[in-house]
Amino acid sequence: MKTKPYHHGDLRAELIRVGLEHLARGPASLLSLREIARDAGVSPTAVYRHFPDKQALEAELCRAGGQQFGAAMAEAQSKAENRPGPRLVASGRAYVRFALANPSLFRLMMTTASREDPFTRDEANQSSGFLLLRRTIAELAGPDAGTNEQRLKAVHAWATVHGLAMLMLDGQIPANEAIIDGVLGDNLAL
Amino acid sequence: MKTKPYHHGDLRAELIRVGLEHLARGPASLLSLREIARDAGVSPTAVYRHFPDKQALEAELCRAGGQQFGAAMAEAQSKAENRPGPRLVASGRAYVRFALANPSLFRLMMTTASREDPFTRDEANQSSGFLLLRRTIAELAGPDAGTNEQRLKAVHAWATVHGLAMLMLDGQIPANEAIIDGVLGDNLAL
DNA sequence: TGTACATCAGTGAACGCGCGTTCACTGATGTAC
DNA sequence: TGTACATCAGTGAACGCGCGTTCACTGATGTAC
Repeated sequence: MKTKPYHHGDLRAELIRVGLEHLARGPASLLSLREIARDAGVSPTAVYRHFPDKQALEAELCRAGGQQFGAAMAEAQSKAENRPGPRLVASGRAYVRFALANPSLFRLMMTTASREDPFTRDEANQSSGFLLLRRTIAELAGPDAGTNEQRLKAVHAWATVHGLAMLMLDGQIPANEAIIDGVLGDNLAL
Repeated sequence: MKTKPYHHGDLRAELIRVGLEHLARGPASLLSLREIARDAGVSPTAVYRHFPDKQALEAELCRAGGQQFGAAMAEAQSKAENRPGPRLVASGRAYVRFALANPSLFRLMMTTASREDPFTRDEANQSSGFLLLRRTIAELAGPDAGTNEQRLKAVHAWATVHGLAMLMLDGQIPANEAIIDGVLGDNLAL
């Protein structure tokens, strides 16, 4: 008893799980609604019971990714020495590591974010990882937060970790722990 | 006289021209061999007289992009004050500006590079812009070039400009000249 | 406790689409005699 | 100078593909009486 008609359990959650699994294996450009449905053991049509269209499914994958990202960042920070400098470095390292561990998901999160309503105030959303990074950067500033100079420093730090992540994802530089540590450790302390 | 059968002029060059035009207008993921052929006023099949397949056409677009990129970098450097610091900043600015001016081409160059034979020694190839940046960074080092520390500084600078470019392309931060100048001017001088 | 019924998560067939690529071909060109 | 011919850049029809999405439907569920 308690069995649902054809599918058992929460199909919506299962579709997201399978979707993330696919992103872990291949590029986001090959992410296919039909294939996700197939792997979830369900007809393509069934997806439309849970998401209005493919784009909505992708948005949900980004949301899930954002949560994972935020959790990874938070954990890294909690393990770091409780001073702004080390915390920032720990955040940066977590940022790059997450990107390397989830290449397609990370890319999807990045490119999808720009398609969304830019002034969406749903902070639990896909950008929670970025917000965490920004908050950490803001902490570093102390009283002069909000200064123009401070904002530039924040962007600089973000650009550095993001660039490091992207160059490694694109195979332009080796995805090497020593390089990550070298760049972040020596240079990121503002 | 001198007219070719159906098409007039160098179709190969025309296809590349049209391809770059398409990249200037839309994302690389929507780049279609058929559409390029259509806009070149030629049947899809004709493309195969000049390129073995679509991937080869794309590679050629990247090569063309690499040349434009390199030229932009070189010009920016030639206009800069002839000291390592200002030249590096000028390079970085040109790097970001090229990315902003050619979003899809820049992305294609980045993601395609990793698919190629990594130890290809064709330096006139798609990475000429990167080589120029790296060379400039190397100049900065002077006698201690090749040091581990020097290499890290180079990666750091590259990551910063690249990250800045990507964040702006993805709409994560405003594509703002003031931000570019602020980040590069204050922080990039190693 | 038994029965009629609304709900709604699933089904499978079908749609139109544009893609990259292959095929056998055509017909203008320039060249060798 | 005229003619036979090889070359080869183009043609248009067709291939199989997988995609996202729509459609009318089915049948198990839980609920109201």
